Amino acid sequence: MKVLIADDHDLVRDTIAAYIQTDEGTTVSPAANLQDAIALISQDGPFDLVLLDFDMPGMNGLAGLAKALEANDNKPVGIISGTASVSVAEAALEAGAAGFLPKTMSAKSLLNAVRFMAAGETFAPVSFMAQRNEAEHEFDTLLSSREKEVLVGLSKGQANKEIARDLDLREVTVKLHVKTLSKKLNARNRTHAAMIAKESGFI
Amino acid sequence: MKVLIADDHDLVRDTIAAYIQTDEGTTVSPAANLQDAIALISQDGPFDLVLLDFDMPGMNGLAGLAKALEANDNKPVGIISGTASVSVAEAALEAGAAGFLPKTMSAKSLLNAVRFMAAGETFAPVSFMAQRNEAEHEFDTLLSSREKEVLVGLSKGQANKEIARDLDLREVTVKLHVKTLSKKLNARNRTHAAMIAKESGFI
DNA sequence: AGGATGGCTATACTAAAGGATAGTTACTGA
DNA sequence: TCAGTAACTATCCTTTAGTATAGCCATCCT
Repeated sequence: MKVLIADDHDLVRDTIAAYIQTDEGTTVSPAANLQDAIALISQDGPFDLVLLDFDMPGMNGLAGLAKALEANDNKPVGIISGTASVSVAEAALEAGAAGFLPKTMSAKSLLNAVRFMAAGETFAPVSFMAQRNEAEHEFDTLLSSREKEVLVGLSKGQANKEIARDLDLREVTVKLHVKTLSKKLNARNRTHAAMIAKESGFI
Repeated sequence: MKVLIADDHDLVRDTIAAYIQTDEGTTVSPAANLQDAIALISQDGPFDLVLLDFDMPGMNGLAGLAKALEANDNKPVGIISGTASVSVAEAALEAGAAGFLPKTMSAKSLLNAVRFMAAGETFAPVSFMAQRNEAEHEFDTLLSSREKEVLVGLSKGQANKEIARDLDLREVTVKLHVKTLSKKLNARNRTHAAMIAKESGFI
């Protein structure tokens, strides 16, 4: 099995490469940036799996992924990242990535993930993807605590009056919160605000 | 590595067992129902991985999963199914399953998935879990085509007037559709209906 | 032909949402 | 202590949503 790994951090790249190479019959080619990776792909033909660091020179977000996919004859190309968020991972998979590997994953899992992707499956660690529930709520800073409580009520389809009762407020106050919260979220009304909250994984 | 596979279909169980056994150092114990599986687990100590058929006698939905997890000392227990839906798979993972294997997956992927789960990772085929986007829209039959168009507008936070303009209808007609569609979805109002549509993956 | 059905429209009404302005309380930081 | 700010409330008003009832028209079914 032929694998290419591209990462600008030498230590990271070489240790991962060595580890993957412990799998019998697997050869790993290293590259330090996207240009080198593309060149290697063109030269040594399509790889069974190409792994790209998301934060590497030349990547330009997911633009590099598309280039690599094209160069590799649409064979599996996966993304590695130590910093990227869940939404980036989702976007990568949407854009045709064979998988997404956070650098926090265990070495043993990495080996399995590599086999997986090389076999044509799509891989993403469920535990990582499930983070959407806790993390990444810019909402947490953007909205006040009251506004967030009201937003939860909105998402349940509650009327202002009901929300007011639940939070022990007057109805007008809830209206005010709905108005300001909608403004902050660039929502045109309560329904839109609820949808934005849902889409962002806040709910 | 010790694996237990429990499935009431003999052919399925035995072929899968044989295939997994081709992996060196792996022994597979078969069981035909949940009771036998639990007995085997108690007798032969915890397994590195237990695979349970979702539709097998004794399972009672996800109740069997909890029993098996307890018996196996909380070591990995995965669910196999040929019929279960994405929502069942999600519920299983939520309930602590080590993974979800649709019977439509390839044998090679199965082997990787087994290694994965035995290593303590959580597994679910992304391609299967992503089905929610196309399938499972009971909405398609439940709602009329007009109602679905209106529902899309709702999800964008549009006012009845705007929806009416876009669909070249009168505002009252849109109101009617919103009302009937909300009734069909058991939604209490437009916001709730939009949220239900979003949650069900309709949007 | 008759009847059921689905989609559309009209009128009329009540309830709720949305918006503006102004004022109270309480807490925080210079 | 004073200014600023966040959360809350009040009053007033306009717009929109939601409900009900009734009628029109085309289609599909038997």
